[in-house]
Formats: sequence, C-alpha cells, structure tokens
Amino acid sequence: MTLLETPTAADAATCCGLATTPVTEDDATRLAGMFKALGDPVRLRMASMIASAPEVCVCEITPAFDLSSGTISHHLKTLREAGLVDCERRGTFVYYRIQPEALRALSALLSACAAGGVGFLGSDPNPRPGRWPA
Amino acid sequence: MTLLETPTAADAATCCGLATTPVTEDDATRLAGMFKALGDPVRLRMASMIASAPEVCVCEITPAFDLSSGTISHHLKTLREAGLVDCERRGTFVYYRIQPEALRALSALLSACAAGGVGFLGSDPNPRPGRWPA
DNA sequence: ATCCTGTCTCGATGGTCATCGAATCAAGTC
DNA sequence: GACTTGATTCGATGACCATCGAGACAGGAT
Repeated sequence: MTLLETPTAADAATCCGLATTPVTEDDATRLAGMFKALGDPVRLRMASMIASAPEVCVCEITPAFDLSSGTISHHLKTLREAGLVDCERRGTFVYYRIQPEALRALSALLSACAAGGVGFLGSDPNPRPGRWPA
Repeated sequence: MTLLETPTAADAATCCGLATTPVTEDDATRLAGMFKALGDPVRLRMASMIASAPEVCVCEITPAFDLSSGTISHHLKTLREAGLVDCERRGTFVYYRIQPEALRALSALLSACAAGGVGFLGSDPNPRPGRWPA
C-alpha cells in the first residue's frame, strides 16, 4: 500500500443533518484527529484548494506553497490519513479529491455544538452527584 | 488581564450562511488556530461538554478528566485564546460558556468546502498559467 | 535499456506541545 | 489577620511535529 490508505474515511460523527447525541470517547479521538489535520495553516489552505475543484494535481499544489516537495507530500499524507482527502494516480501525476462526507460530519458536529444539541463526547455516563455549586 | 482575553472571537469566516468566497491568507492562519484548538481529544471533549449546557463550572470539568488541574486550566486557556469559549468568574468559581458564532463560522466553512463553494484560502491571486496537465 | 520528471519516503533537526507538580492568586470563612 | 478551597501560572520534561535535503520509486519518452 503505497498510496490510497484512507483509513476511517468519514463514517465519523452522526453523519449529516442535526446530530442527535453522538459518539463515544474514542470517536472524540478520531474526530479530533480530523480537526488536528485542519489545524495547520498550510494544510487548511491545501484542503480548501483541493475542495475548490473536482480534483487537483499535486503539481498544481506544490508551486502554490513555498515549501519543499517533501513537505508538501507530508502534509498531503496527513490529510489523507485523517480521511479528509483521497488521491488517485493517473500516469505520472497524482490527483487529490476532497472527501465531502468527512467535512460534512465535522460541520454537523460543530453546528450541533453551536446549537447546544450535543452531549458530552464520551465516557462518564454517571454525572457524579453533588460537589459543585449552582 | 488575568482572565477573559478572548482575542479575535468569531468575526472569523464569511459568517453564517453559505460562505461566498472567503478569507485571505492569514485568515487561514486564524481559522487553523481554531481547528488546532479542537484537534486534541481532551479539548474537543471539553468543548462539547461546555457546549452541552448554557455554562459549565471548572469544578465540574476537572473531575471528568483524569488530568491535573494545571493541565485542565491549560487546555481551557487554549480554547479561550482560540476564541471558542468564554469565561466568567463568580465568587470562588469560574464558569465557561461556548462561543456559538465561532463554531458556526467553522461549520459554515467546512460545509462550504464540502459543497465546493470555497476558493483557495489566501494568496496567489494569479493562478500561474500552464505547467500542469489536463 | 536509459534518461527525465513527478511524487513519495527516510533521517535529521529545531521548534512546539501536553503533562506534571509546585507555587501563586482570588475569594470566602473563621 | 490566618486558614481553606478553587483556579491559574510557572518551570521542567518527554513526546510529537513541520521542515529540509537526499535518496528511492513510478511512469513516460527517447
């Protein structure tokens, strides 16, 4: 497996729509991994660039960033392993595509949080009585 | 300023709705900073816990994680500095609230990316002719 | 088969980060 | 004022990460 190792893809959160009450503790870990992948300015711009077209060639991405090709490849691998993008080699060139379901899952989680519609991500089913004020 | 330093809040992306064609290069940096803050499992769970109620006391957050109180405080500060949460001291206790506009901004960006409705985040206004295939 | 060009992998390096424990600060109680 | 409890800050430490450059690999062209 030299390329194409998209592992968990975007079976992530509660899927689309209004997020009911999602995810266990290690779901949180996987989701955090996706956010972390977007948590670098270079990778966020890469992702947005890939998302702005049906597919984008690496040879188009590379000159847009002032980085070595090794570093570019490393960042693309990070996005790939987080399940945010997918890639395919055709001849000499490698093309990257966005994975819309993954982004939609993250988007749904955030908007559910913004609306107060998400419980505590993971663990601690019994809320521990007493001890705090109000 | 010992507390309450929410710097950029959520004037972030194209605001709500369908994101037109947003943000410059250092907007990408600020947005990436927010994603990075959510890119740790502990902080993501903290954020979801805070979002699940109008406000949450630190004394309620601390026992839910197997971490020292110093570490808890450090993570809360990270979320605060990213503009994702806000806090207020009342008497002995400190209460944290979510900043819904920030989450909505991130959510809108992601769903716009998922729909292909976002251009390249930042820089490079002239798309550099030729050079790549297809 | 031999080059050439595009992409990825590997090792090294300097910087950032998560974590702890101890010390400090804030606010209430005695 | 002195003590207690909640929360933050500080310094140290070990782990992780972004970056580079060099080498390896893939596929086309000569």
